[in-house]
Amino acid sequence: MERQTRQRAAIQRVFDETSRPLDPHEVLLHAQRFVPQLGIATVYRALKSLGDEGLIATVNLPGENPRYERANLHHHHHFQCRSCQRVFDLDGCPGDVAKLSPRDFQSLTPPGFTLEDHEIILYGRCEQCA
Amino acid sequence: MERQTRQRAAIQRVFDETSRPLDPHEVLLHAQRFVPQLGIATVYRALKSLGDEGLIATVNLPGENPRYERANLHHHHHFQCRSCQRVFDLDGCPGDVAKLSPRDFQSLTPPGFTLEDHEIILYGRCEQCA
DNA sequence: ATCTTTGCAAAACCTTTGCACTGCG
DNA sequence: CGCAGTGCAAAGGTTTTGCAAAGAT
Repeated sequence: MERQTRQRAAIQRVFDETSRPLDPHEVLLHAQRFVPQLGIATVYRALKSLGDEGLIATVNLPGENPRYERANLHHHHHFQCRSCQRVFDLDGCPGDVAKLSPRDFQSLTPPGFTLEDHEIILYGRCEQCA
Repeated sequence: MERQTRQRAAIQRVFDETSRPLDPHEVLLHAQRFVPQLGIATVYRALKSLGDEGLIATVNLPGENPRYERANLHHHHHFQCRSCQRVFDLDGCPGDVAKLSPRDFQSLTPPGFTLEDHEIILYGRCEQCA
């Protein structure tokens, strides 16, 4: 049902060539190297469709517009540079590393609440901005 | 320089009476019980000003528009209900509870990166939606 | 030939800003 | 009275949508 178009191919190629989460405008700019007349609406539609297919994942950080990255089955979190605002993948989950068990999180939830998931974001300076 | 107006008083009162983070529209609706003709622009300006004065804090969750709550000096994180989308304060930091040290987070940052801070958000179901 | 996808422009949200008016100090 | 604060409406930024034209199968 998903037709193969130059636009979709260009957008997928951008994700294949980039390991860092990108926002829609960045996707547009990179993909326009392959399809110059590409429009932003097509980018948004492709992001939604690629997301539905599980090929890309949404990276939502507090106070930031959504970014997107190639789907990565590993459980991982993100690091945002406070200088350049770029976002980078982390290799693992701090909870895992510290032997955090679900009970450790559960113990914080108010009585009667059910814990299902957690999100962790680290902040600091990336190598280039250090 | 901050003048005492009915509008500001109404907005502050909303925060004094609510423990849960509120978004600007919720603040408007609640404050309009005291000042019916209150406008949304005034809410945004008051939120900024109250934030600058340290009386309220911004609560940014991934993929959500900003919410605001009365400033709380305790280090704490938030819980979002996946059913009603409301946000609740947690009493402590999971990192503290689990004896997570800064080194545990630092060990995850890529070489050359500097870690400055972290954010943790828990997700699940609140008591009413359980 | 059919039916999805695209590009453009308009619309929908959320937030900010310009400006004349209100009202605090 | 002087100026900060307010309300409205317009403007900005991001994302979504309507629609006619282009293009994939």
